Amino acid sequence: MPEGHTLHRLARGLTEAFAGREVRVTSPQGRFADSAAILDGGRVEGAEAWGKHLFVEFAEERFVHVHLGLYGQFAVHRDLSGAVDQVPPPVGQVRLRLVSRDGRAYADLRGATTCELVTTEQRDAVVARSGPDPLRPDASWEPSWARVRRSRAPIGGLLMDQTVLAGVGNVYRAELLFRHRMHPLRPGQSLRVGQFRVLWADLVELMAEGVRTGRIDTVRPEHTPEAMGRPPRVDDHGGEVYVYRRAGQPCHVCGATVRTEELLGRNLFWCARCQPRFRSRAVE
DNA sequence: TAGCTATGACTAA
DNA sequence: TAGTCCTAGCTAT
Repeated sequence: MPEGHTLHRLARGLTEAFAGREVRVTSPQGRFADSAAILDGGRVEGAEAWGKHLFVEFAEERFVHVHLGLYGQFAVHRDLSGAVDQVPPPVGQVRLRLVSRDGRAYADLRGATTCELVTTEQRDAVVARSGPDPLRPDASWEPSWARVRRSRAPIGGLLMDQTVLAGVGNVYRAELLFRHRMHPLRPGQSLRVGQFRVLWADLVELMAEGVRTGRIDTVRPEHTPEAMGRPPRVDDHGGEVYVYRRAGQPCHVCGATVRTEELLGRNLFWCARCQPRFRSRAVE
């Protein structure tokens, strides 16, 4: 399930599998059929991610813009022998299928909230609407900070606002705030610049690790299951976390109960003891 | 078979 | 803020 690290990892995988190759483009489900017909037989130049948006570039400045939404997936299969029978028939609702002409790779897109053929201008417009992406090497923390410092909105909401900062989802939000002992409802404008820079730097490191491993692991070495002698986390995304989806369970660090509350339709998770509610500086 | 849930984001009011 | 859309897997009936 997709936060920014998933999309960057995917962009890399698609580039390795298809860049410079001619591909068969189809839409077994039919909902991308017209665009697929336009792209079919064309050459893939590469793929790149900006936040949670993915762009697969074809020759002649044509892009497939993909947003996976809550449960989309883009499965890339590569290093195949090239035998035709290694590419199985599509299963389920496959919106987009790419098969390299040489038969060495294929990829199936399912469940995406967006899959559309766009021009360079349209691609640029999506990027322009997005905040800086911590996973892009040229990203700067300053535009994000300019938004956060002016806002009375809670930092928990600002971190997920893709126009403030691109690529953070619910897991990284919850975990980043825990790691910095920050209450999710703390107003953006109450942060100091130094605090935000530390948050940003940590996010860059955590998400880069996510790209490397394909999972979200946020616990520090001293809090791993091995270090603490506790059972490892068992659930659908595999990583070791402090608070995400652990409501009602004891905090790994202090033992207090992990809390949850809805903010803007999404679940917050935090430890009330490790992340005390912020009070204005006058009474701090 | 129906209902619910989920790491997201859009639109209308 | 509520409603809607995208899909698959799990649980309840």
